[in-house]
Amino acid sequence: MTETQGGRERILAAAVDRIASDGIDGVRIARIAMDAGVSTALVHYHFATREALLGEALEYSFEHAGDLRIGDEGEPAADAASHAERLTRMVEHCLPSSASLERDWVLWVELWLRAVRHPELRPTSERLYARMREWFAAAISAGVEAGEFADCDAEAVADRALALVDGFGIRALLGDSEVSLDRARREVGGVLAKELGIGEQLPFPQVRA
Amino acid sequence: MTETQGGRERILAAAVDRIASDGIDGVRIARIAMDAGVSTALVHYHFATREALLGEALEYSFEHAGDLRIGDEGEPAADAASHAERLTRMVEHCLPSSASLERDWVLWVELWLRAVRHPELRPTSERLYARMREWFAAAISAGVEAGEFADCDAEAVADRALALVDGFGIRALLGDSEVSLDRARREVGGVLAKELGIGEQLPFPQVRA
DNA sequence: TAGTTTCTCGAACGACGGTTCAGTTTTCGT
DNA sequence: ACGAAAACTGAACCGTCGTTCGAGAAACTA
Repeated sequence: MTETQGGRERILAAAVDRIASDGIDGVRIARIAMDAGVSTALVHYHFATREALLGEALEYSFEHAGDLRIGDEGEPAADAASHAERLTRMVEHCLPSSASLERDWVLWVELWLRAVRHPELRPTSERLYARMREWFAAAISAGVEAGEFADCDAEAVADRALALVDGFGIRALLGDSEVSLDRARREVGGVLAKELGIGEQLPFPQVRA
Repeated sequence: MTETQGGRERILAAAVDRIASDGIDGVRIARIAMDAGVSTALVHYHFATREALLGEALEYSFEHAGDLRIGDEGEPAADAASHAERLTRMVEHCLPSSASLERDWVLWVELWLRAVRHPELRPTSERLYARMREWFAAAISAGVEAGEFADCDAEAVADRALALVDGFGIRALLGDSEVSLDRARREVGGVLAKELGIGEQLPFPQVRA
């Protein structure tokens, strides 16, 4: 499926990687072309302008890759033993807890910044947040209906969880000495556990003392 | 004090404004020079390289302007009637609730993104978070000691508050239709009020039904 | 196989912008 | 007032891209 795609797709993938590593403004199309193993002219054959390429690349990365496809097909948290464990894995998956997730985080912040100045990108970011919210809200509702979680406004709790993930995640991403990845887990997990009435903490394997 | 500063200072101020409006990568020194009313050559007389100028400009904006000097001298929340009201004003001051605060937010996100790739900026962002944390923690501790707030770990609550401010603030900044500025206030205020045992909500004037 | 469309390339064009330089004005200590 | 250091300027330099162009391979149709 995502194998040796010739041309267009290959270029888009290379563009996404370059955006993540060099920044959306630091990207040179010569570099993208080199990464994709094609000429710069070919890039302009497929994409009218640099701006258009970068725009499509951002859409591509958030539509096709990143946090979200997980919620659809892959669903790494589906085989969890409990709703609490499922939620725990979801939180873990939303924090910058691996190299590939850090990459997604960088792209995410890149999108934030660009959307501030380019309003046409705001629907993209809003759609992403909406999906995340639904993903979390569904997991929470399932837990509530199963009697595992206390009754609550699932969507409100989901938004709160996302805000905490963003707020602590960004500091973890920046390597803030006060907010390690583990601290971020504990903070988000602690609030969530209390709101859902399942004790003091979510069952992170890494956090267990 | 900050009046007709000739030269260097003027250039730095212009640079900060340009960074906020055009983005750190979109800044052209010709434009900065024009804004400051000087020649591009003068810019290079004061700053060896573009990179150096932008670096100093970022430091300058976070040291000299922005959220933080407030905590020291100006302290707009000092004359509050209660500790709750003081805290409320502080939260309001940390959300993108005015044009000038939106500008600070953009600079802030710009710093995040740059710090991810330029580790030498991380101490700057860490210092900023540390000051915010102390600012909030002090206000919370004061309220606790006065018997107005419930007993709690002031620093932990402060970090939680900052995370919520970041998480909801960024969505408000992006104009997310699910997270208006008012929603952000209510969410942060609600969590804080509960943690401090002062009812359901902080006394935001705008939020009062 | 001939013709047409799609895809791909190397090379060059042109603009933008950071940087440099040589010289002029201003500031300031004595 | 004068000489030197600091502040400042206009103009040119030059490297780095985005973009364009003309032509060649490959694929697809008839």
